[in-house]
Amino acid sequence: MYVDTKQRLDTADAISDSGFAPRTVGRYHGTRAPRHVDDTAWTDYLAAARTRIERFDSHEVLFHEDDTADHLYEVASGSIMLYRLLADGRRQVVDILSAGDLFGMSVTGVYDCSAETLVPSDVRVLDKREIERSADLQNHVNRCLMGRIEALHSHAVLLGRKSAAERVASFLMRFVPNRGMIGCTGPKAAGGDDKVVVLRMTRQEIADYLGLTIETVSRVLSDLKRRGIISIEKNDRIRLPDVCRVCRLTGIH
Amino acid sequence: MYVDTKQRLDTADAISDSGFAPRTVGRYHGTRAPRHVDDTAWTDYLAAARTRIERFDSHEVLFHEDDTADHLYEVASGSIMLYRLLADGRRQVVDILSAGDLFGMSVTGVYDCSAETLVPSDVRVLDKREIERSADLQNHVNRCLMGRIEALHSHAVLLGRKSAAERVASFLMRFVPNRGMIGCTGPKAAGGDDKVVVLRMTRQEIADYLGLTIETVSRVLSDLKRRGIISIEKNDRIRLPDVCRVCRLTGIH
DNA sequence: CGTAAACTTGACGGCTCTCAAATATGGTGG
DNA sequence: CCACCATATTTGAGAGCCGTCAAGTTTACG
Repeated sequence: MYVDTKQRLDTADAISDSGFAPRTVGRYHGTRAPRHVDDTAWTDYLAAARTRIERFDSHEVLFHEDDTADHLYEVASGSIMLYRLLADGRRQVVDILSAGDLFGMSVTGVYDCSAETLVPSDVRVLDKREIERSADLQNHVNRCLMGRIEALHSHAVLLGRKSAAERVASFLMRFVPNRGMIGCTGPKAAGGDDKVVVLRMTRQEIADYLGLTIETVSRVLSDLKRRGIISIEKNDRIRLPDVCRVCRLTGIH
Repeated sequence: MYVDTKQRLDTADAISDSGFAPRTVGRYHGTRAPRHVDDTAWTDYLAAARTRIERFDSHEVLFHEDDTADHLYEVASGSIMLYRLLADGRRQVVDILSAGDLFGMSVTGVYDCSAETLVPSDVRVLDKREIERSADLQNHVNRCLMGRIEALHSHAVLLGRKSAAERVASFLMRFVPNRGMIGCTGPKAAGGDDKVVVLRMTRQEIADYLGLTIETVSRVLSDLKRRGIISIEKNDRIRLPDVCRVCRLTGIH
């Protein structure tokens, strides 16, 4: 029988190499080296609290799994991935956050996953005790948490029940607002139904998010290209000439 | 090639049959038929709000995906599963809740998944507007939501990166408190390290939770039995003669 | 222009799914 | 209490999707 399956690295080496993150060694440009930016431009809900904004480069780690959780974060711009690692190096990206999303909440006092920027990002940082002071802020946090839960439910369906092709199609649809979900506007009556999506993620990150390997992600994309469903303008710029067609491949309908 | 993969039902029939829930037809003893029980015995946090407790039988549906979300629920006793369905009948159980857990929160105003009892359960029901009234209650809701998010993160790792054997082992460890997670007490010094777990779920429900098929779940359990790692006393009563041994199969260590 | 990293492609194997049948379990009525 | 039936579970055989390993090829960047 085979002992530990899926997406593991050539264990001992890579682990001792960087301490984590299989096959991604070298993309970690040092951790926690933000430049202080400013204290203005607060959002509505966070206006009452004392906050600061920190700017991070691409692929910087904000915190690691098991670090003590003393801060709460809000994505001001850019995008952040949350991931967990198994002891043998398998990685699962559990969530991808964009502007307005909160993260860093913890019941245990310790972060349950690591947070890393996918692109240069501005992140608002506040002390976690701040939220207890304002009812409005608590309410806002609440709504954000519910939103994350719904996203995680969708992701569980994707990981548990969708084929590789369906996962990739669902992933592409993430970048098309108001399509493929409730309240889908459908293809615009006049004109075509095409859309260019910019992934801003490596194949490894996509694979780790979708519970696949980079080879499978690559093969599915090549297949979609061959069938004329997408065209790859740049590695992370993908044109969907017919959004509806992609949507029908997600497994949702 | 096979068209739509994984865990689908013999489509047209079963769908038109009950409207949902593949292979589970007949376990739905009618929906929304709770008996009113009492209004006392409130928990600390919900004491301030006007609530009622409803009692449900095993496998009753509390609400369906897409129902308008006007209530908030708390499990008082028993256990509830939340699941989503794909159009072709594939089901994914996204969460399993027990006493103290909240559910039914929604940002969209519509439930994002269905809720069904696994065993006879008491459920506290409150109007969702109630939570906005009390800061303490909001804080409590917050903590519950964070707990769900951490559980969903774990589940994403399981669904995305674990083998069938690891999933089943992880599932069994759910029923052993304070083991296999942070703060694991380890095997008690004196005496053995055995434990009897009562699943109170069908193989289909376990499979739909773990992102597997019923047959795979069964095969893994048979294999664990053959290797002496578990013994099956009844279909849903499983003895773990060596908890640590099961824990080492979860893929976490 | 040269090197390293990222990505693609191919060959192959295996874990898990599908389909099918046998066995066990649980509830019901005689 | 026991035969009988429907349902749940187990087991078997075979297939296929996707992972692994190992090249190529392209891209990125100094």
